Amino acid sequence: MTATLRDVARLAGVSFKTVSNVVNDHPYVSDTTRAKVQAAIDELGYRPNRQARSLRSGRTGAIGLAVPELSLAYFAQLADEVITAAEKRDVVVVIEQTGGDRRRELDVLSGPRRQMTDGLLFSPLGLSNDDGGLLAVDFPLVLLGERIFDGPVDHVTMENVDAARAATEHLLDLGRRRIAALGAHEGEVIGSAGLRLSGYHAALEARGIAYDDALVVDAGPWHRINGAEAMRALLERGVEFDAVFALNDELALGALRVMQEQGIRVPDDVAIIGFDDVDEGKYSLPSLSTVDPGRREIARLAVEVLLERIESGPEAPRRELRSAYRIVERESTGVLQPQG
Amino acid sequence: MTATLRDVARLAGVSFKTVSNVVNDHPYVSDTTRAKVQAAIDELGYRPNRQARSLRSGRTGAIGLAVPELSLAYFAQLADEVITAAEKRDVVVVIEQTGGDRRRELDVLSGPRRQMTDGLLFSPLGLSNDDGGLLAVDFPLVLLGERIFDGPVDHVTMENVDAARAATEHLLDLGRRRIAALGAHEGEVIGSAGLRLSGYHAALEARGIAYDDALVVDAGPWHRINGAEAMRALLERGVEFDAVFALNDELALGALRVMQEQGIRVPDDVAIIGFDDVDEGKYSLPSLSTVDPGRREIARLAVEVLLERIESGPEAPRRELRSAYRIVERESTGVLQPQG
DNA sequence: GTGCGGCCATACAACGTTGTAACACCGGTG
DNA sequence: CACCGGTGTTACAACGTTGTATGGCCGCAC
Repeated sequence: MTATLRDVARLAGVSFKTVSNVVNDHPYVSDTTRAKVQAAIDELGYRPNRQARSLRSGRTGAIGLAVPELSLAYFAQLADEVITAAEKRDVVVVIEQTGGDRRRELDVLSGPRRQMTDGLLFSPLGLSNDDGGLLAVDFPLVLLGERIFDGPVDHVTMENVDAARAATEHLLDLGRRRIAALGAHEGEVIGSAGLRLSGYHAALEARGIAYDDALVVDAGPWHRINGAEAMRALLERGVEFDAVFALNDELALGALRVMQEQGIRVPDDVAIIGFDDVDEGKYSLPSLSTVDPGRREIARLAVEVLLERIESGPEAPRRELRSAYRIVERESTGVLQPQG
Repeated sequence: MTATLRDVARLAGVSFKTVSNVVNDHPYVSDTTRAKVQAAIDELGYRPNRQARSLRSGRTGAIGLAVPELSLAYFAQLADEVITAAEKRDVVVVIEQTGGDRRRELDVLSGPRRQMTDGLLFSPLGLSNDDGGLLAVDFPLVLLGERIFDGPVDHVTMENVDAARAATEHLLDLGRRRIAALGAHEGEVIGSAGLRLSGYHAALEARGIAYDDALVVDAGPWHRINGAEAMRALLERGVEFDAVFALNDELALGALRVMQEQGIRVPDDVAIIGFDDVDEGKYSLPSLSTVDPGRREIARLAVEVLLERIESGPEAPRRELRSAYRIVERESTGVLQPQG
């Protein structure tokens, strides 16, 4: 069907290895043979067979990306940017979804799919700090978005604590004092929820504001619907609050919706800020203030670090990179004004 | 490093081909040898090497999915469901983004990446009807979402025309008569825009309502921002309208936002319906009525059809499948009421 | 006792590629 | 003129797997 080295060789009247040498730009091929072979290649439309190359080289030219689910806007946009960054490096991306489930996340680490890729970008959600040891795998692995202390692997992560602190301070700067936090995960310390909450605590503490347990609301997965439910729960408790820090934008948008149903004016009665800077936040009414965690930079760095790890092997020193964050002020914590 | 057939064979004291026979459940292997070999496999943790298998079999165990971009919620959710469906069939998905650009869409069809996959699910946006011939490729290809007449390939598509007609009729049933259409693509006939617009026309015609060119607004890519711009353009024209059919949900959400900025009450002054049933529509205020085009079914069918095509070769008859659609009534065309 | 057919196991080749070693050829040097 | 080093090309093996052909062994029938 498709042409092979041998076919080209036959047509050019040389050995098939010479064709291979031409294709791989080996030295010591005379200009005349090179031209002859090139002509044959063009005539037959020869393209090297990837599986054969893989078998020989042990490289697949693919990397894996394991995320909770693409339906979450943050991960869809992350995947978008990872794919774009990988394409520039001539690498394809195989996406796996874990649903944020610990078991499925562990499966991803040992599953048969690892053979299809040269390495994995992994954004875990269900793993706890105790699982750190399980990350000592024998293939190139870069962790995204989570920070598991002293883990044995490369990390590219956002400044969860500092950024959350800045978000909370932004609300404090507006004069708000009763700031609810939406989306806690009971008992979690080192996941995104735990880290962002600790930034929230730090901000309150620094300003000498008492921490009120009643203002912190647990939520399951960070979907919009859970943001809505968390807000309903908060309202039912009857606690006073004048601001909301939602641990991500989806939660914020769900909460926003419920507040509006209840006639709460945003930002007049309650200001709200999210986290992630997903596109929807620009278009909600009011538009949503948020933290831009540097998603594009994360994607770019992650691909970079993974490819370097693949290149350099397990002995190279472990790397931990953080992207720069930025508070994005929009209407939900500011003045209502027309926006794109 | 990792064990091969030969390693297992050495340990079990048989030829490596016998190990292969055990792994592949070949007949004519005695129970005793089978047990012996199995023990060796377990001891060494042997896993067949995928690239070697691919080289031998010509199959990669991967399929491609080419979409405009994952940042568009519809495609993210489609990708989610394609990956899930593929996983059940033990196939991985390699995602490529075309940006909806004709050139890049053509590249996808001939690019080197085709070698990495056994077939392609392709959701084109920039191709025109004239490009139909270019779809006569020599690898398994299933088209998604678009309908190119008499194309040479399998299709899994939604009922664009009928569903758009039903959406328009839904607005007509509410007594609306001046229905704007947002998101047209000038001159397009067979793309989603063209098809949905023709459903819009059909509905008007059936009810004997005059078609007014001023009510149809062009837009570029179906992003929220373009929906916002289209609505602004419509308002600037100063034409009267009491309803909006946005050709997809993102456009609708962008338009909704602008209407609210302008103090237009939805649905009281203007009712609006979108298309695609993306998650955000459930949580906007008001929540967005839309058409559920049967995305999950499309994903499932598409994977099914593609795998069958891969299995049965190019001679098998061409298939064209349509998913069932459903009008989803929410607040933007109905009564305001609390929703999840 | 020879021949035959069913069962089991093995040897060999092939998939298409690349690394290594070997082999010709050439001009220049001793 | 034999030798040598550099250049260009080739042969061979290997990556790990599976299909095909082959070859033993056994028991049964003639």
